[in-house]
Amino acid sequence: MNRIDRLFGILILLQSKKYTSAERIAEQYGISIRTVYRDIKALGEQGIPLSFEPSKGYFIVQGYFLPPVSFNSDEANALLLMERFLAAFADKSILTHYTSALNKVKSVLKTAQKDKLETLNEHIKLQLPERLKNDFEYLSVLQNAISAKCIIEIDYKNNKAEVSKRDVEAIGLIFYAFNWHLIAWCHLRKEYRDFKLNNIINIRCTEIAFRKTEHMPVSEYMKMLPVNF
Amino acid sequence: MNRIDRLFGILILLQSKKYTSAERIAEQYGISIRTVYRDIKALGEQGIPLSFEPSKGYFIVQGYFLPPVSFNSDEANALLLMERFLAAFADKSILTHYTSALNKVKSVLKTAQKDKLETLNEHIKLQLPERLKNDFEYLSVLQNAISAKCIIEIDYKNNKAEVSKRDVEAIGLIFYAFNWHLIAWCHLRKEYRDFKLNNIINIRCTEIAFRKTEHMPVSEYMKMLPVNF
DNA sequence: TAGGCGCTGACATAGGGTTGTCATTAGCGC
DNA sequence: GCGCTAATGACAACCCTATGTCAGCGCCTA
Repeated sequence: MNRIDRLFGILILLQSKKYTSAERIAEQYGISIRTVYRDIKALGEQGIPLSFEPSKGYFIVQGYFLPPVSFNSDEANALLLMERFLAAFADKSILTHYTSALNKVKSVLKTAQKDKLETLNEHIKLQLPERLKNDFEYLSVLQNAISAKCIIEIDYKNNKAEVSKRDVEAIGLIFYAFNWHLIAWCHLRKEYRDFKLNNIINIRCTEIAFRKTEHMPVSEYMKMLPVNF
Repeated sequence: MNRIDRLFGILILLQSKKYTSAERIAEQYGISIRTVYRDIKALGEQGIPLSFEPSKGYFIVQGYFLPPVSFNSDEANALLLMERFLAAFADKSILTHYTSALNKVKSVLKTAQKDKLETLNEHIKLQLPERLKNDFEYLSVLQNAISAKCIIEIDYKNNKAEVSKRDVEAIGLIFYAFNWHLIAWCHLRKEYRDFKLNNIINIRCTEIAFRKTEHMPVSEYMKMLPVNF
């Protein structure tokens, strides 16, 4: 990769997160730490107000340096490609939002790029197993509930097709065994439960905050799953 | 003077004035007009929204991705979610470009949104079969070759691990049986062939246009595939 | 139809830019 | 002092990039 591409990339990376560690940059661009230092220095010399916080990383001190930037063809291509997998691995709600984002992207591309994009689209095909179709549409709501830490009420159908109502505190979403699962603290059972999204019949998202103050990280729960799915 | 210094310099110049003519830039940095054009192009390729007004000069187009027009949380969430599937269903090249696109999106989000996004990221996990790891990195190149209709040379390894060189005209990419396949007209065999991307050892992309004028659409080829993969 | 303008393509060549490695320093907490 | 992390110096090798020149193209206007 070009040095210039990298410098602009790092600049955007710095703007996109609060802190960015030198190692992260090195990994992302496949370069040595030494080169990261050089790049950081170069950016500093261009007048970009960079600073460093021990054990956190680099950050941009104030204001935007770069104007909001548009996407290049490669990036647009990548976004387009992944839209194809959406139907299989996400749900309608995500599809809606993804498509709307992608439309914004397309709308700012030049005509020539748009044409390329459409051609490309016709030349890429997918054939995915039928069983992967997810026709629920809760992913988006759940994403919001998780980041807002709000209690949600769900109607859940168990193996025996019995439906029960639960108030739960969502701590994460895990995709395993080719299905989405909601991991949440169940008020009824007073323990963490694993709800398969396919079996959720309905969701209501309250505005009420979590009652339980401390929750384990989802990564902990992950460890309890059987491996090799 | 360094090219990097100059590019950032031009960027600041453009940000500081309404219009800047190519000649002014050429004079200021003591370079030829030709080089100015190249620099302008380079900035454009970084996604900086440049435009030109006859008899006035270049300027930065405001408002493309300014926050009001920008992405909302739901859209950002959706983009984030799909990044997770990349490693499994695309390859390194696509991952790179997707990540860089996502960074651009993140960089225009407000701090509060950025925080939410990072929290969310920690609460979503994936467990996918090992066999889905794609460690080739040709998808991007192939996308470009397909839309540019350029002949490519590939080193391909067949079932018996014999390596052969082929000149091919790529007509499409198909993902089936959980693998990427390049569909291309093979100059050697004079017919359409199906190259599994995992078995491609190397790719060189020439600048030479297709020799065969008419190609069948990929969708035709699709029909010949066994169903229900 | 000619001419000007903005821009792109092609090319060759010099010249320096870029990068990793290894060693070293500075600062900090214990 | 010691270990740790962040950062800087020195260096060599190598690649390849940056650049000017010249020709050509599309577009507009007169």
